[in-house]
Amino acid sequence: MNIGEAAAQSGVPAKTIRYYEDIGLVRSQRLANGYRDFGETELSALAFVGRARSLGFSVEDCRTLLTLERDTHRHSHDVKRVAQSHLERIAAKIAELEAMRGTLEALVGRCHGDDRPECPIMDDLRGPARPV
Amino acid sequence: MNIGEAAAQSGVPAKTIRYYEDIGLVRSQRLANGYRDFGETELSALAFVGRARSLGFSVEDCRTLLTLERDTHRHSHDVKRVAQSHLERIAAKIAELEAMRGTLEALVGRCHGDDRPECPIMDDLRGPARPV
DNA sequence: ATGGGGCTTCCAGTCACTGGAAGGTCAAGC
DNA sequence: GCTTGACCTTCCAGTGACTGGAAGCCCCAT
Repeated sequence: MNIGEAAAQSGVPAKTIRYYEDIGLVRSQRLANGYRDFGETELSALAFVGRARSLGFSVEDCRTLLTLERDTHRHSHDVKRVAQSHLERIAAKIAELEAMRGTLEALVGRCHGDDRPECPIMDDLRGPARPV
Repeated sequence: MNIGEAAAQSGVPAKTIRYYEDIGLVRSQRLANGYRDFGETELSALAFVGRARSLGFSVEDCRTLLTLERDTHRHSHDVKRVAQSHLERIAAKIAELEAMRGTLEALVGRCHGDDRPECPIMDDLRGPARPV
């Protein structure tokens, strides 16, 4: 299967597949003409990475998870640990974004949004008075 | 005021201040010895950018906001529009992260986390069966 | 033989910094 | 006057995870 087909089957763009190969995350065979050739093994690794990435795992996490996936003697707590620390990063990011959203919503709500220059958003950005 | 003092006063790291100057976001005077020299005007622009960045505004948004800040004839609806579209990006990001968190929490909750290889997290990443 | 789509590599750009090297400047202390 | 150390300067490279584009080969159908 060439890269276009592998991209279609796995949902990972061809360009991204080449990038993953570059950084040694996935592999592929080569045909005599130099084209990449993906078999079932390569394809499922690719789809695995695609799903892990869609859950927000970093490429390095994907590398770890792929290794664990190939290790039939793995311990599920190793997998769980990776997932949990990823979960913590996500939770922290959400908290950070929600704090921003809270502040911004309050400011936007107080801004008249008319053609006058007065604006509580500007006041906030200018002034040193925002309760953190 | 030299860059170290400006960094301390504005909360923006010296390295970042230089970067902002590089990309034309803020300016500074120079002393005879080549050192940057920050006055009240430069300092407040710097602090303004620092606060806007801490609310998650992009550097380009900061540029727009700084221009609006300097324009005494600005319309508050222009400010509001920038803030609102930023708010939408934040809300979208939060939604995306919360979806990830939901899936991950369910998977982590079902993983025993022991020394056996069986793992619902792996099953999910491997299999094509995740309800989106 | 020609056209169009695929494939290849490599380079550059994204965003917002951040680290580090190499070197100039300044004030204090001896 | 000299050293020391803390500043400051510029420039280059790296981060993460791609993505766009150029230049050029390959294959198949007409």
